[in-house]
Amino acid sequence: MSATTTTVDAIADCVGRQVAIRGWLHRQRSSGKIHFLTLRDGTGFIQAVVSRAAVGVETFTRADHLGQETSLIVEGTVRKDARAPGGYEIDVSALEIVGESRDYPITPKEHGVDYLLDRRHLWIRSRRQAAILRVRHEVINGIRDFLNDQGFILADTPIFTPAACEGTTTLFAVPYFDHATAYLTQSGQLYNEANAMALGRVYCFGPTFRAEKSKTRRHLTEFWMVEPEMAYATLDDATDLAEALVVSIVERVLDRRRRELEVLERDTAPLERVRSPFARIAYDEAVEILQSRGLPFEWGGDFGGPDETALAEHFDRPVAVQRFPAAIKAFYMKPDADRPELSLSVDVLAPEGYGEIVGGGERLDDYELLLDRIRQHDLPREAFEWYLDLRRYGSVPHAGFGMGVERVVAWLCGLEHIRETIPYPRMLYRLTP
RNA sequence: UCCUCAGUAGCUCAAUUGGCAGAGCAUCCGGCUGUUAACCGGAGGGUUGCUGGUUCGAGUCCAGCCUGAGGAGCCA
Repeated sequence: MSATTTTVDAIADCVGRQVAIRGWLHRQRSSGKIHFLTLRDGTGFIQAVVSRAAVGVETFTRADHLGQETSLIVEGTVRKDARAPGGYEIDVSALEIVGESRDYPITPKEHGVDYLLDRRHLWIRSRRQAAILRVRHEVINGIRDFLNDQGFILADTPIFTPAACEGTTTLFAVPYFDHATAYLTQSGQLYNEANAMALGRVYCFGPTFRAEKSKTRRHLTEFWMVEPEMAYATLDDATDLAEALVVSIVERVLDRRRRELEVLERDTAPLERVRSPFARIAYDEAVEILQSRGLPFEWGGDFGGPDETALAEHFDRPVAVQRFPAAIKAFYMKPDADRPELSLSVDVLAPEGYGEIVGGGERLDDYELLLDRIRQHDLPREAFEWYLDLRRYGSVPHAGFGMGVERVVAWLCGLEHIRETIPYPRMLYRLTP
């Protein structure tokens, strides 16, 4: 066998050579004495041309009855051809069927959402879904590389957490042997602060869980979040970092995943505009903008989906909103020294209606103030003794944020719904496959 | 939990005022040497989400339920 096994993404370097491609049959068109097989191998798609004259009657007949998603190995010569989708094709000399496929349920025609989600394990084979998952991969690696290059240490925080820190309504409870109840983490925030005191600049990156009965295009019950935290850092330091991180991810995806964005028919013009500096506005200004646009928004409230969209429309790139009312933010947010009713918090809103992608700020570093807050929020002090230790033993100003991976991917890909950004979405009424 | 919409062939949908259950794709058979979701001819394929009601007659009207979608609330 003179054929060299290769992959579709390397096909341009194989012109004129005999190669073998191992993949699956994506689509087939036949025309009498010639078959066009579109193969996919995980790295891309390529057209294989099977002519009766070249392969003989026996192989040719076999190639006429292949079901969609049949796994097969084709051997043949690579040729550049403008008529082929992708620009290259393989003149097949031999064909081996590895695994048959009959009545593949996802046909080239349209399907409904429920039908596709029930077959998510197959749906991810489609060109569009595979493109989204490649962008997701790029986003995740972009985040890791950026933070690692900036001197951040990955320090994982637990997924099983002990007490219900802020009420149990939005936490998933799981039996922990026969002596306790554990809750699936909603955020690594508190542990991150301890890690930052140990290592300076840290991040955690993993799945988080929210038992909110949200049924919208922006919510999953299980999603991935990256949370950097920095010792000796302020609100503006956290905002700077969030801005640089977002810019870096967008640049990287535009640089390395342009082909996927084309498959997704994503207009990249709005992404090209994502450069520093982002607009930074105060919550007070955001309220004015919303009211000037005629939205019934009152000072003190948190932004809903339509509010975030309206705000983002005001800017040509992501916008950072700072200093939200303390009452609508977490107990551990540090108050503004000049206006204690405000917190040193920041949200970054993505353009085009994709909403909040980053939320964070400066943390409360004073022991007495933190203790007050814990009492005000009716939280069990015992559960927070370890957290209070961080203020007993060398407390420093520190800040950080969380960024939701799926919302970023949905934005970059221009998706209607966040459910396509993760291989197996978990939603209010979706636990399978 | 609430509001709105939907459920008919494997899939996506149509079915006039309550009057014979239909099409495209998929599948199977046949044809075609440059197709791009190929095309052309033929065949098979139905508990109209479930339960009950009104009616000579219900996919269609009524009641309840189930499932899903979009949104609201909720969302460190």
